[in-house]
Amino acid sequence: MALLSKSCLYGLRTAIFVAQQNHNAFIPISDIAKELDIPADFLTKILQRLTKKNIMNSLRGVKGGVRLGKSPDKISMYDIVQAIDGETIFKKCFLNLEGCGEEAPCPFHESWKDFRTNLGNMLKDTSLTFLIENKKFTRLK
Amino acid sequence: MALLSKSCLYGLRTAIFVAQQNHNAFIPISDIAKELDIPADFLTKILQRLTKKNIMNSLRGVKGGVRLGKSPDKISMYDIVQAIDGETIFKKCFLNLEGCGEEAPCPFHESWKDFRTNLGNMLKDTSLTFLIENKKFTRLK
DNA sequence: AGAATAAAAGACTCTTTTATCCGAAATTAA
DNA sequence: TTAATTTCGGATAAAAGAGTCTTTTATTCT
Ligand code: SF4
Ligand code: SF4
Repeated sequence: MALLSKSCLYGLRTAIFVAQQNHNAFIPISDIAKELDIPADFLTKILQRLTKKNIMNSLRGVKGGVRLGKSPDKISMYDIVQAIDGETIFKKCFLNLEGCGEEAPCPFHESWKDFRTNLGNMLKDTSLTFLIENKKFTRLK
Repeated sequence: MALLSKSCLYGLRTAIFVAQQNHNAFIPISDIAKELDIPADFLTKILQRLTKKNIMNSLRGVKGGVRLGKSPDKISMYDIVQAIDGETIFKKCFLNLEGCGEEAPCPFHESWKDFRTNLGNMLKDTSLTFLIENKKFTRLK
């Protein structure tokens, strides 16, 4: 078990990679896939979830590909995770129970709530700009 | 995507449930399964991973079933998660990359490391005894 | 207009996780 | 010793996630 799905990791790595390139040009998904060692067709599907949310921007045809949909300091890890894996990580009870809590919380309820909130905030506070500062991602595959 | 696998959640809920019962008696897995609304045969398999680590104790035959393998204050959530889902959650990079970090960490490396450590500590510090204090788990299914 | 390129869309396969089934071994009770 | 019960262990099936392939649509260049 992992916190984030494989799709989500692919999405994050791609976003970081794209943020490191020239912002105006579209980069073919096949190039990214080769560079990051990710199955190209699969990556295409994943990135569609990012383009739908305007995190990325895509263009078909000869000079096509993907690029960031907005400035990298306006894109957080939270945005990407939410777009691909959804929000359940940030919202669900640690036992996946429904309906309990709040009225009659178990002893772990508050700790867990804090933990989720921290996770969410940490990801919200981490923008692509922050991640690529000093070109620190030498090894992205 | 979830932090913990379904198997792991089943295991945790079962451990909490069993901790709430009389500690000396064996409880048939089928009873637990019915009570918590978990597939019985599947639960049997999951609990084997806990008995192997002596978190639970099992007995076949007429008065058989499972019970805690040690006192509930010696069993932490960490123990259970580790037994069922393993330790990768507590150890892996947020991008699942190998080999990087330490020598040339990315800007997120430390934050993530802290986060994982916190998660581990939080689960280590949460014993079954703590969880069942005041019989707060009214709703466990 | 036509050829080439690249993402979108959908069907399909492979793998892992979750769930079911069944015979064997252990334990209890009569 | 026999019958009943309950976990164990292995095989199989169903569901979900990951990955592949093929066709369609949009875009560029000649
Ligand atoms: S009270 Fe406990 S079991 Fe209920 S939602 Fe909160 S954390 Fe989950
Ligand atoms: S440096 Fe960043 S990418 Fe590398 S292991 Fe640490 S968190 Fe992961």
